[in-house]
Amino acid sequence: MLSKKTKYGLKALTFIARSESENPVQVSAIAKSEQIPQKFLESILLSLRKSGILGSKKGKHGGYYLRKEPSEVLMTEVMRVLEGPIAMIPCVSLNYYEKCDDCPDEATCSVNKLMIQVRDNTLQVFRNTTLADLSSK
Amino acid sequence: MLSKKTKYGLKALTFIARSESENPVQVSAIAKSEQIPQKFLESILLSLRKSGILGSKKGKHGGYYLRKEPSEVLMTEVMRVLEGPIAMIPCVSLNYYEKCDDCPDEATCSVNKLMIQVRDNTLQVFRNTTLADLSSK
DNA sequence: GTAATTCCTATTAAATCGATAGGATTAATA
DNA sequence: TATTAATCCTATCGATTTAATAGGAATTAC
Repeated sequence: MLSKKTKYGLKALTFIARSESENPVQVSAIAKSEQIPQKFLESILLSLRKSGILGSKKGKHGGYYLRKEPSEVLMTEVMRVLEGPIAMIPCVSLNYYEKCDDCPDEATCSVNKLMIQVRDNTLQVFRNTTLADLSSK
Repeated sequence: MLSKKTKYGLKALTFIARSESENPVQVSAIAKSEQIPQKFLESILLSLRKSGILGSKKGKHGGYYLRKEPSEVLMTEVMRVLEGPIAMIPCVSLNYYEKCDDCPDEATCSVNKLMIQVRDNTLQVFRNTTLADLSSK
């Protein structure tokens, strides 16, 4: 299942990308428009900022803005920040590889074999989708 | 993340498919070979039997067996039983569709758009992979 | 009738998720 | 400079889910 964090995060990024104003977008505006609990959204946008996808401006008239063009924000990056590793199991993760305790041999492991395929297909989608694709109506 | 239930279930199915004997395979044998807690495995195999993928024989010399040829056991079926819906969010699920409360319009929803692509790609993998593919070493 | 097996239900411990609370910090502006 | 409005940070909580365990009922081979 997609976590609400990821769902909210994607919606928020889309909202920011669609907003054409030069000014940063406030959490309250996103929360209201997208029906997201504001405090929860705060923490999500904070993690997107810490990962470098968003920038922020504090204080009055502050808010969040994209640090790159929407067409340069890849879903691989976004999904890794919001949802974590793209692989469904660590033994097929490119960025967070971990051997399974119980698995004597990955070469003959059926789970490994299947999940590599899922990973590759999902990666292909995320590598070929940018925030610009999501934001275009 | 792939649940342990699914991981164990896939390993067990593979084990059964690889076992060439005519006799049913016992839970204890699978649990021992694959290092899976036996009681947990029991419940997993039970659900695979209830869904029609496995058959079982009770009592002494009983156990589990495949009800179809491995080449006819599609991963779509297996994954739906073990892991649940293939879609990451109900609003893009073919078999378990549900509208999001908060979403006024799926046509312009970025989450919907992205997750349809992920679903389609994952489905393609599962539709084109059978237990025979997993079992071949 | 005994042993070996699946079948069924209930319980539990731990982890994760979604959300909330409360305030510290920073910046614009009147 | 005081006020207001925004992000930033940490902690906590309740609900849900997951992974596993426990105990025994039902069934079958021998």
